[in-house]
Amino acid sequence: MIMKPCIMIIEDNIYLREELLHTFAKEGYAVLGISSFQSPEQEILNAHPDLVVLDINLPGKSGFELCKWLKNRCTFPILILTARDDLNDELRALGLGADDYLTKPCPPNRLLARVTRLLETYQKLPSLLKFGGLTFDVDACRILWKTTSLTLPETEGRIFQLLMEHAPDIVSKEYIAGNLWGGVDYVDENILQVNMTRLRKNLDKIGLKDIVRTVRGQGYVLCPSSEP
Amino acid sequence: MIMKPCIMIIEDNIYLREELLHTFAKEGYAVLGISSFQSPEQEILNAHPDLVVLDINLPGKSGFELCKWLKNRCTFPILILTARDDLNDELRALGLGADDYLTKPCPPNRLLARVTRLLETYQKLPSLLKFGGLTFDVDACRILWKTTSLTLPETEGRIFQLLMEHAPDIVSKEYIAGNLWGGVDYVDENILQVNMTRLRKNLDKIGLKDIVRTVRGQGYVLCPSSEP
DNA sequence: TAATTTCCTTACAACGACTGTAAGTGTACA
DNA sequence: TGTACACTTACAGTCGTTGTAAGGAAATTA
Repeated sequence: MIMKPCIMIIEDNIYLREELLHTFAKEGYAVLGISSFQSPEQEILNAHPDLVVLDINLPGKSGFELCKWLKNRCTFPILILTARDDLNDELRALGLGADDYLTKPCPPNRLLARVTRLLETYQKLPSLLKFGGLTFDVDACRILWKTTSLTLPETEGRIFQLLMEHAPDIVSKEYIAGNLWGGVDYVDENILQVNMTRLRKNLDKIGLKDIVRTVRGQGYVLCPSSEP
Repeated sequence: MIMKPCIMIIEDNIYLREELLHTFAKEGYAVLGISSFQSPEQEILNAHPDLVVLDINLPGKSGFELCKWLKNRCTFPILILTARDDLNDELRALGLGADDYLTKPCPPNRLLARVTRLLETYQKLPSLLKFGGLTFDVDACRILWKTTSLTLPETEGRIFQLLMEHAPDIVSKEYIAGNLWGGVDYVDENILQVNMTRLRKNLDKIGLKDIVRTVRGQGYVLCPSSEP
């Protein structure tokens, strides 16, 4: 069965939010509404949506700030939906990386068509993981950092993928081993360490020293030297 | 030196066309205006633009038809720019694969911002070659056809790439050999034939029999059984 | 029809990348 | 100082890729 994409609505007006949720739900999308504006960044990050519909006038951080912050860390499309029918706002939003800019009131058909277009376009993009200034192309097993790049062998790539997906949390050895070698009959505790050495040696090639840290007794964790 | 993207303007009103060309040229883009509406498809195909700005009301084929035709064969973004401020037209255009829909008159800043956004998004897409229902991902050396896909080894991939790039024209053996083995000292006439056999055998795996035809004394050519 | 040119096919071997095994070394912590 | 945990290096097997060699098939021409 094909999982429908998940749309997340960042809008403080509860009536409008519910209306938007309903509009998308009716079309078969999975939907999520922001629940509070305490720390919208974390809430969005944790939700892993496929697309975000974002208002500009929000309590706390503005939509502009949110848009910029998210575009530096995530790979989903952002559609701005706002009452501010102002060319300067639109230019600013697009400049910050927003993928579309629509003004309220907006016919549901129009919104749906734009969202569909964005989802179709983004589906063709390579699946990227972002964290701490690093980008990892899962399909190509390729790390992008600053102006350099590095292609990893399959095994090392899958380990690095797990570290990226769970960063900044610690990933246990058991979890990695289970994920790579079926977990059933643990080939050997050592093989993971060997691949860790290989991964670190490769990362060192492009200047990424000490990115993979060992937490004794617990596992490994990704520790970028500088946030983006 | 970095080559600026090329914008192509498909607009029959010569004054508006010149104005648009000027707008983009001033920003440093390479620009091209459609010269006639005899066979716009061929003119656009030959130009290999990075983005197309397309009007709806055109002599001959409508912008809708053009948009649909192009989206089935090309990979550049299409921005519709029309005087028809009609939601149904917009929905239709987006449904046909258009990437954006703007209405005239449109502030140059707005147009430029939208174009920039589309170019940035499309730059992240894998570089795809399309011909006759086939798609070839150059970076991944991967053929996509209907619901199947096939990853080729480097050498076969480069041969297939040359065939795709020049289709539906014949590609000479000398050209391929020159492109792959430096052309200087022709490793061996035979090695190309060996790789052709391998390529054909691989294509056969996903049901693409007789796609690569031999033209005796001239070279090879791509011959898809059915147009898309 | 026979000869010649052009193209195709198969088998083989060399090479390199990747990966797990084994054995020994280093390091933190009680 | 001892023990558990983690790291490193060398080695060998496997697999995919690629060019070489040799012979066969098909089309063209005399």
